Amino acid sequence: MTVEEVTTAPRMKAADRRELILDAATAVFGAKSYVGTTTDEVARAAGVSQPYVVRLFGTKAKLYIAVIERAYERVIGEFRQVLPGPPEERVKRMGAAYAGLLSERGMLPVIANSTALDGEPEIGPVARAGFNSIWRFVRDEAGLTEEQTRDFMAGGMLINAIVGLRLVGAYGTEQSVTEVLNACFPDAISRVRDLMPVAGEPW
Amino acid sequence: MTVEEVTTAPRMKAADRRELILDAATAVFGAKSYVGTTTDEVARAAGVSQPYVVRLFGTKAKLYIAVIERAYERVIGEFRQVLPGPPEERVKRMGAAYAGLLSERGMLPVIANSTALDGEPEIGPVARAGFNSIWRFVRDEAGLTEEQTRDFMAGGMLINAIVGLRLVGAYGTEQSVTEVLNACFPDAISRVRDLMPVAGEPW
DNA sequence: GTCTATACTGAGATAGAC
DNA sequence: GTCTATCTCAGTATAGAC
Repeated sequence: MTVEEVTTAPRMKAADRRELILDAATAVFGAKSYVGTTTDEVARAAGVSQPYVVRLFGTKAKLYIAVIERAYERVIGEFRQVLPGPPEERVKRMGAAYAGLLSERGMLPVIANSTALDGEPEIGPVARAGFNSIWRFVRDEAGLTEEQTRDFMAGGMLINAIVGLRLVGAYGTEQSVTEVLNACFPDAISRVRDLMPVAGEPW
Repeated sequence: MTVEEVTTAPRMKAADRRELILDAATAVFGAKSYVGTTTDEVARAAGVSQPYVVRLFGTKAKLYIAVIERAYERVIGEFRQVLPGPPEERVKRMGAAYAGLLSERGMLPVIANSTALDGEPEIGPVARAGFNSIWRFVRDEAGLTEEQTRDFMAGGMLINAIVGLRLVGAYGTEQSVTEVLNACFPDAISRVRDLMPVAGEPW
């Protein structure tokens, strides 16, 4: 018996489709960076056609901007959830929350890469704003001291680098990675261990 | 009177021309990142034709690899120069050396961005190797403790982010940047102040 | 050693049907 | 709301002259 081929994605409210595409785009941009990613790859990952992606978001740059704005908001959202706890534990718990985002495909890589995208004139300002919003949240709302804030952000940037480079298992850093995570973000390590990618593999 | 137009670059030994192009490529890649840069821009910055750049380096990816390998070597070379001094001052002096590289156009941005380029399959391994070589140098040759090494690298990554985002003058980080540099890399600040770029401007 | 001219390709974007 | 078909252009890479 012949099977009716599914040639078009099922109809869906545009807002839902948008979220679906943003998830897919986060994963693909995270794996291949902004310029290394094609709108077609995003479309296929989301199960829709390439022109439709462009249709919904206008341009590739606008799609990317939507992705990183969402990612930065997501980070702050996670951080905000730990505020109710005891202030002494905030660094620890925010670190764990950040590391926990490793489980969301592309979320951390996208943030890591956005830091290096001032080249694209539309994107630079958005990345700057996102970085600043996190910095200010950590300092002003979570109430860390200036020094704690700096160390926390530095630890985050190191995590980003390790994540961006898929640096687990590389000679000279094997045990360092564990210690890095442990030291930068106490308690994060147990959540991270199974989430870390292998060097060279997309994720 | 008519002037003879200079249409071709003066002859030069290939090795010298290579260095010239690598300098130009470092500046351009640093300003616009790997994928945002065209071989033609590099060529124009170096005062030669686009095909000649390709001719000398084979492909754009190979050119980029040459650029970042040179940059990583440069960093380690700077670090090596401080080894003769007293061990207690190494962190301080290596930090100053790193910050001093801000004066070499594109050098730090290129390193910062390479951290986010695992997407390009040829480049990822090179970036990993470079990062590892610095990590190992700092720990094994400069003799920092595991913890000092991690903090030093984290500080470097934060500097990279600040540099990559051209974050000077942004609200909420204005004084933080100064403190970051001061705290991550004592004594670096005085060398950096005049070298920091302005947000949004290429450099 | 270096250029001009050009072939080739990939990918973002548009038009318009269903 | 979503697709197919297609235009267009930028950008890498090649061929070959000087």
